[in-house]
Amino acid sequence: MTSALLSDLEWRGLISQTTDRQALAQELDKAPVNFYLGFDPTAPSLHVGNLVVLLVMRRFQLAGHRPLPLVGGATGLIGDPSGRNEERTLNSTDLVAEWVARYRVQLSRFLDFDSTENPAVLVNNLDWTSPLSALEFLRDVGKHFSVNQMLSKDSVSSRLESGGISYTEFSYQVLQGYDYLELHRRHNCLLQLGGSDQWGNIIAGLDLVRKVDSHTAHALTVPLMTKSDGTKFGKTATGTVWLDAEMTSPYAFYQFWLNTDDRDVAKYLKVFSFKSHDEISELITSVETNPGAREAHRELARELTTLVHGHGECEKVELASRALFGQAPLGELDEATLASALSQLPRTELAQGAAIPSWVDLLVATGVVDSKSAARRVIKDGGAYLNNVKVEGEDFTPSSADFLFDRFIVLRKGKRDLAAVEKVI
RNA sequence: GGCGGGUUGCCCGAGCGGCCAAUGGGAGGGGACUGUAAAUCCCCCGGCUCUGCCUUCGAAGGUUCAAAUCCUUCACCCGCCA
Repeated sequence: MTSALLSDLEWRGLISQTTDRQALAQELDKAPVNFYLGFDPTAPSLHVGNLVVLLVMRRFQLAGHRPLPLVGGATGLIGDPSGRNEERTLNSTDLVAEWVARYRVQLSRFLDFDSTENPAVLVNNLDWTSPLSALEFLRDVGKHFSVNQMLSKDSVSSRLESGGISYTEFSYQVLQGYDYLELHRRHNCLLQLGGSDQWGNIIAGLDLVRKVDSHTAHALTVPLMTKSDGTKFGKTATGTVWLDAEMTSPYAFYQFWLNTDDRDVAKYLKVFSFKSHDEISELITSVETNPGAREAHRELARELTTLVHGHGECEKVELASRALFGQAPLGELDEATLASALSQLPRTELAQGAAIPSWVDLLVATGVVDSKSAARRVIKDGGAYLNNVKVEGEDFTPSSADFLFDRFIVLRKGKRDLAAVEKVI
């Protein structure tokens, strides 16, 4: 086996299972391979969890292979039972269509669609699924599936033991299998990537391609991302970390990576970074030798923020992070720097000349806390700061002298939850 | 279809007429330590016009001075029998 790509993925811990490794390596070495990876629209945006496998796709493209990113306009209407112990609620066709459109835009940021050699081609399984009649589907596709095998799939058998499964979701693997066949025929697709929970679905497709077209296709799955503390990757206290800047601000996105557990940072670098092995190894060493500097965390956050939100945005949030978490008192920053830093934070505006709300009300208004009770609690516990100075006293109300440059108040809850109040005309 | 058990705050799970905004654990929040990390320790954890008031214990009614706790109906879940 020679494929350098596979060795690299191996080094990064990105291979869970593959079909015949030898054969796959040969295929990849022989010529550019057309491969696909599907995303079912289950939310208005992709999230950092999707990034794992999406970046594997990118690695394949950088290695010269041709990506066929697929949005599941059809499968998203059905619902994948994999990894779920409960039936999904169906989303409306309009909603799914809207999400498909949004996924398209997001996916296009991570792959090269203009390459002359191996441009990515975006596909939607609704294109070949919707023209199909139920009868055709049952006769031409369904006939090749054995219910016995379908029942033995983890995704199905575990559901049979728990809450049961609808015929709709039971059919999911057939639909996904059919996708592989279609892509094989339309685009000579020879490889499907996916999360490790997709193995069963992918195999369904391989089998179909073999039975119907007598061709051998391949599969490669990526391990599920785990965290050292056992919680789910990609979530913060506030919820999912989305790629959409409206749903998760670039600042919050950067902070998400910056706050990575030391125990996970080496793994994340390997999985998400496009730096060379040497650079990554050096950063990993730096975590061991000088953990306080958090050089690896910073690099990780910078690279990912740049990738997802662009260089300009990344610069802004880095600057903001440095300014807001720096040693210098906030008043010593110049006005422009402070203004730019604060623009990255959740913000509340206050009309010039209007009465200044109480400290409690400001904490609520900026969304730093959920309720006035919570605000009072935080103040009582000594966790509320105005311009980086702890505020004691639940009935405090800031005065105009507290506004930096006569414009800003910086609120902080705890170590890193920041927000701003700005006077506007 | 018959009989029995269950449905409690973000999650798990006590409570079985007043002392219940409701034990305990987890998650979450704050503090100390440190590095915007982890571990550890301490504190908090429904809301509000906050020595009081309001809304919560599957849903709707009812009994009672008083209900998460009793009764009735409904919905869903789980056992045993057909």
